[in-house]
Amino acid sequence: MSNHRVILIAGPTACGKSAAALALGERLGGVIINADSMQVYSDLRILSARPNDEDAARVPHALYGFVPAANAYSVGQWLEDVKGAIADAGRQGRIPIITGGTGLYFKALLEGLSPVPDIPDDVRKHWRDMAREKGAEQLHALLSERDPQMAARLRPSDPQRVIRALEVFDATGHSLARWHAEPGKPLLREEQAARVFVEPPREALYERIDNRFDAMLEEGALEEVKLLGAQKLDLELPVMRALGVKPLMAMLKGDIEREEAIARAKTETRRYAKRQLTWAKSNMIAWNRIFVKDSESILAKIISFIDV
RNA sequence: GCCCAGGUAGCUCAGUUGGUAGAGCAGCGGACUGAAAAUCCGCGUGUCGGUGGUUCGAUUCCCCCCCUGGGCA
Repeated sequence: MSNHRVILIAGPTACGKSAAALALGERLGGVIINADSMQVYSDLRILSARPNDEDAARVPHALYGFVPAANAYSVGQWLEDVKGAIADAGRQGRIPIITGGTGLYFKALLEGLSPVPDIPDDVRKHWRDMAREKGAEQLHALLSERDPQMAARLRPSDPQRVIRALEVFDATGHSLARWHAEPGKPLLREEQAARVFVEPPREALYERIDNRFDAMLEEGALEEVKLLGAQKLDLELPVMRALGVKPLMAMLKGDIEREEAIARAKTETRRYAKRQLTWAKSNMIAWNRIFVKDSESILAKIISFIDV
């Protein structure tokens, strides 16, 4: 009864899912596939908590650190890539263990994305520039003229979604609302995937986050950020928004003290973890939740949920 | 031991000429369809150090006690 073709392990940042995936991968002869929007970038190994070479030597890893920092990766590209990665695993006779903290990626995997056409780069750039020039309020006003339906759904204070609505309308001539009304095609059916969500108690999670950031600094996170900064990339690129990048850059510039930078990085990471938990509450309802602290018992629980 | 200053939200503090109190930070709750570690929305969470007194009513005024910081011995 080989029901589960793949294993999905999600959970808030620093919950211990990577260690569990690694142990599971060793035991099952699997391949670990990344479902984290930041661990795809090559330039932030330490700060994104991406698995290191030692981990990769234990179990094959896929979709980690393969995108240059200058690129803006997306859920759509990930869906393409993960499709390939799952197929590769099948050819190698390895069980795909997809793990990461990006809830939207898992949602896309299980529900698909609406078939919105690719938006040309110049169109995307145009609206991003426009957003910077005009400001959020005026941008929303422009959307109201073109696409009242989306304008009504979005707050003027939410530039990211307003930009998306504008670029889609501009490039396709149709409202994003209309595109979204078209269902996506799931890559996996739910019964093909063992789904587990690892959730430590809030307090323990926050402590792990704090400790992990200290460890990242010891490992050389500051140097990593310095190298990233030297690339003089557009500050709006996804990598530049990775947790900890902004405070550490501010510290390197001398704008804030080391202690302040560390405190900010930890705070934004805790908030991110909270958002991940909120997402899971309404988007990962059917997942098997694992409330444990140590990775050994996480592994045992995961195994109990798998049907291989 | 004496003299000052202070004890109010998790932290740093403001305030109430007596009608049970608010800011920042932290935190909590929520939204989420192609840059999602993003972007956005909402919420004070409190024995006002303790006890007694005055008062219709005390966190506020008075007594005593406890704690913290500084000064003098």
